[in-house]
Amino acid sequence: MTPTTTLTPRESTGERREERILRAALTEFGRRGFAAAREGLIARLAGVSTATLRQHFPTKEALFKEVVRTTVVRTLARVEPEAAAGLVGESAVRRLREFARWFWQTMDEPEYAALLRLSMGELTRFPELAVFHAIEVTGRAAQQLERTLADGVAQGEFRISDTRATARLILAALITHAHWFAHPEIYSGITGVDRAAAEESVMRVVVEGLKR
Amino acid sequence: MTPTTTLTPRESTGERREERILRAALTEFGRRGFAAAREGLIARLAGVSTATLRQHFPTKEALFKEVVRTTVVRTLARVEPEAAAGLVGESAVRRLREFARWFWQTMDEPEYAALLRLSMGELTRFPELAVFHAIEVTGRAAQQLERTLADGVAQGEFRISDTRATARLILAALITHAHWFAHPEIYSGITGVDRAAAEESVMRVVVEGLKR
Amino acid sequence: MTPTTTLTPRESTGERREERILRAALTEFGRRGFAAAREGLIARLAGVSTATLRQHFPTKEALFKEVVRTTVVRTLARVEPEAAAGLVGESAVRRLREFARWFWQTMDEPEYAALLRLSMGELTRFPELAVFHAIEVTGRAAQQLERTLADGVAQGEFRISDTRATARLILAALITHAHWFAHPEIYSGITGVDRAAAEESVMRVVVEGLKR
Amino acid sequence: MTPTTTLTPRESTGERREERILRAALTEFGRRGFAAAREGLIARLAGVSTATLRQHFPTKEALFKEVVRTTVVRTLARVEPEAAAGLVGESAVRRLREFARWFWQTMDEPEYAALLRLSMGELTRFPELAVFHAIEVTGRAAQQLERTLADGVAQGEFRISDTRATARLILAALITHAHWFAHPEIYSGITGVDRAAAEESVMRVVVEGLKR
DNA sequence: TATGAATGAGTTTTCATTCAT
DNA sequence: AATGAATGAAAACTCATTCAT
Repeated sequence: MTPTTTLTPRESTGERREERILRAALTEFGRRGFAAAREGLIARLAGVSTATLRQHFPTKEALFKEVVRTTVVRTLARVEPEAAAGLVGESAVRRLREFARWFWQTMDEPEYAALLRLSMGELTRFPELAVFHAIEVTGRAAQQLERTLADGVAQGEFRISDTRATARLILAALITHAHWFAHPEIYSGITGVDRAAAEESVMRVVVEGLKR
Repeated sequence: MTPTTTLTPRESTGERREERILRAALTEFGRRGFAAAREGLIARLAGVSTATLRQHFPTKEALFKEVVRTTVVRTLARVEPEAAAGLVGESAVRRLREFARWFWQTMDEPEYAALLRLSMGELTRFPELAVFHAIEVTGRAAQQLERTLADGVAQGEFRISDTRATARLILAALITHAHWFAHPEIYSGITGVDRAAAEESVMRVVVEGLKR
Repeated sequence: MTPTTTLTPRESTGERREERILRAALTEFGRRGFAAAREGLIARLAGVSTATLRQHFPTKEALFKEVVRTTVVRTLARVEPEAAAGLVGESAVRRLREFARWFWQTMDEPEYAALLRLSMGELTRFPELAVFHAIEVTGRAAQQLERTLADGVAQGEFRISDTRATARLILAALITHAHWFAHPEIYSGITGVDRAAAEESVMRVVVEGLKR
Repeated sequence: MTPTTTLTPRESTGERREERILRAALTEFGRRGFAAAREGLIARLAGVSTATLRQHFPTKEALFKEVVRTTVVRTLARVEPEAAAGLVGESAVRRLREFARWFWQTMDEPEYAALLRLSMGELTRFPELAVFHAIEVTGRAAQQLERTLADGVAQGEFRISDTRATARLILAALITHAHWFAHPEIYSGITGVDRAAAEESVMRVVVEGLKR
């Protein structure tokens, strides 16, 4: 059962384990929310006893906070490089579409989908985390979007009187769409069944509104 | 001692009570979500015993569903008249702004704020309700918005290639903003502290994108 | 199983139950001390579920405090009348011996034996209770003893320079003896196996020391 | 780095460690009693891991027993020399006062205070230890006291009909006073706030009762 | 021998639900 | 119909003890 690789013992127990617990916890918290999530299940998912879980995270709340923090940080690690990725110099429209695609694709991964759900549903009860998420994730995304828009204006692609508000507007729309896309069984009545088409239409409308 | 109103006994006990319970339940569910909400607290808020609560609603889940259903229905009752309200013939921009104002104002009332929160956070676990809410509330709002946009196009105010997608986009943006506005302590970093200004800038951007 | 007597339902449930719980709790706390006592056992002893126990006493600590308070109060109810009991006018020696006999007899009852044990072993961790016990039980006993000694002096039976200190001394000796008597299997090496003789010798020494 | 003392390695690791553990354990057991004491804390106090603690003492109970045994033995080591200390030939009153002073002073040291507390509160659940303590500590103290009294009688200082019972009586009083003195915040209502005065008055009363 | 990490076996606590009046 | 009281079932949490290195 235990692999015979050259992993050092330390890795196979300590950090490996916390990693597994956090992953399991994100799944469970994302699925049921903080209150309904059962630590017993998280432990089983992670392949440890509940006592072990408790030794690593002193309370359910501490575990939750750590899960969110970790996931946010991991999200950031993705945001930044992606942002930098060789699109500088590209047309702003192209970068805008790229951003949306990246955003939705990210939100599709169970991990970030869970984070999104928590950030809307539960974080109200964990204000510091909510602020952390709002600033570090939402805020950064908004800034990046704004930069793209400003570049678009500078390049003569867009005519926008208020890039900040426009970035916010677009991001807000993307967020709700991410939620809708994440639950097609519920929202297909709104978005239609063809997601690709839905994505395309959103971006077309956005671009239509930005261009002249 | 006996009230001298013309209320029938039925109303003064039965329905009155259920009404109070549902209101209390919406508050509590909205505050903590389904799992963490405590029926004992709901009962106390409503001024009845938990046994009484149970007699009216056979399970916690049934109570929750009824709460959502009732609130949705009440929301609808507001949507339609408001929609009809003498704005036909007005400029589409005016109606659009009116819609946004009405939407945010509605979402500000604790009752609908709670519904919004539940529709994002909990309804995933109550699919039928979620679908109900998506169709009856979100869907209708989208339709109404679309009608306004179409009228705007017809009146030559807007140039929009896809009114449906545009309506969805705007609604999506309004929804996220409603969430942001509902928690200024968390999102003021994004929206700024002046809510009126934030609202205005959103609508200006929207109109800017729709007009030619 | 349920008796068919004329007990009102209220009595057979509410107050009766708390009474039974408190009695069971005193037994268990007295036997094992606060930390080792198990509420599950208390509940079983009292013939209720642990949930019921919890409904009546919100925490283990609250239960403990109530147990001590109740027992102290019940002890007081015994001290006073007993004190008053028709010994006024009797010889002080007689009353002194009576006091000792009453004290030890009381301490023999499992209930008060438990209280004594708790007052020495656990109350350090519950300071308010300890103070309460020290003042209401020990303090009162000391006062009563002092009164008897003073009367003895007034009646010319005793020659005592400091009745207060003397009362304290005697009470202190009685308390330790109560502890010894309560555990003959441990302390018979000190007190001897014949308790009656031990009691008698203690009192003889006391009287010898007081008289001239 | 390596100490230059002549300590053998054995002493510097093994015994040193056990010693530290036992000391820490006495503190913790004394503070909270057997059941509530946490080995984790003992280990931390002693500067070792819980696993190490366990390696030295196979169970919590074994640790506790060893703690008590060790402390009792150490107490004895103090009793005897002190007893022998050049007071032979002194006045019995003097020796009596000396005994009391020594007793209370000893009981004041955290170490013995803890032992006293345990001997009253917990030892009931550890009968062999209780007997051991009763015989080796209490019993010896009683014997020594009795010897002093007998000497006093022989020297014509005291008139006592039953030196054994009298010794027991005095010792019993001293024990309870030690408990009272150990917790002035609880018992100052009984003993008064001036401890020196309280001690003095006790001994004056004792001597008054013994003399003629 | 020492220890970081894991866990079994328990404990208190919570709460929706039921019952008897 | 309303409710005070009781409880089953489940949850989080604790800690002495064990294991692997």
